[in-house]
Amino acid sequence: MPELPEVETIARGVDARVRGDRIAEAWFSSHKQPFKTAALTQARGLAGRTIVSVHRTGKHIVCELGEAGTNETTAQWIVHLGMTGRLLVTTPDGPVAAHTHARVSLASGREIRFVDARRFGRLEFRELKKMEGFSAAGSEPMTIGTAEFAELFRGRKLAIKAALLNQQLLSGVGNIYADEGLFQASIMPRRRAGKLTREELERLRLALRTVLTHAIQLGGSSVSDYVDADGVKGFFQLEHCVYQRTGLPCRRCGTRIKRILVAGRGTHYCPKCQG
DNA sequence: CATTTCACCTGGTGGC
DNA sequence: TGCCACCAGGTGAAAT
Repeated sequence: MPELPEVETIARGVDARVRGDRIAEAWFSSHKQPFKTAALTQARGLAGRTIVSVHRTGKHIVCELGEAGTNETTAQWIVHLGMTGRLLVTTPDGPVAAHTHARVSLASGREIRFVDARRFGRLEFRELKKMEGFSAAGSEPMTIGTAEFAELFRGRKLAIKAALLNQQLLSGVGNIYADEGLFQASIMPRRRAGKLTREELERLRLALRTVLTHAIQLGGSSVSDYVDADGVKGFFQLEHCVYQRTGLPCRRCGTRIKRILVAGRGTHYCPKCQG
């Protein structure tokens, strides 16, 4: 599943290839599901605009769009990959994959494609006018400080794993990195968020930062069908300590990794290291 | 308000 | 070999 490291990898790849390019025209599929903004509105909004830059906020890829000749952002195209979404930069003559929902052709001859079998992804177009730009609801796990991090969980009764997945609190952490971060911090996923000690919270904050940074360096985790903007897989799945390692020996102590359900999500942990 | 559950989707898997 | 029930999980709406 695309989470912060995967989305960051894709955003960087797309930015490197299309920054400064001009959108010639855009085509969208006729499904209703992946479109937060009506397809026609998006097609009209994108056409003719310049791509100022592409970056990540939480799990969202934000394309800053402007007018020819200026660097000012006048609109944004926001892509959320959901579970199976892919954002690819290709040539227009390549075969069109099944479940392609958007094709954005550029003046350079390149084409941006959004492919999403499950259609859990979201495509949104925003005119900025006097409105402020898009910002994710939760805090950025890569840069959040000690006090602010602790404050997110104070008094909360839900499981820490569930709290980490809540994008209103932290944005960018999904099932993989919640499990990996909790393992790295030696915290049992079912612990009540509000009951964690100051030391445990700080361990968790640093563990998340470490795991996410390492994952970005390796181009993300390719489980299910994640690939970057060039269609290339990441390598962080090879470094996973617990995620999808049910029954395998813990890399730290050899105990078999267990899988339980927390907040309706498959959750992997080491009963000894995180006991 | 906080928290939990469910619907949205399709491809892959395992059982028969 | 083929069929089908079931599972995966990000998110937002509905329920508790």
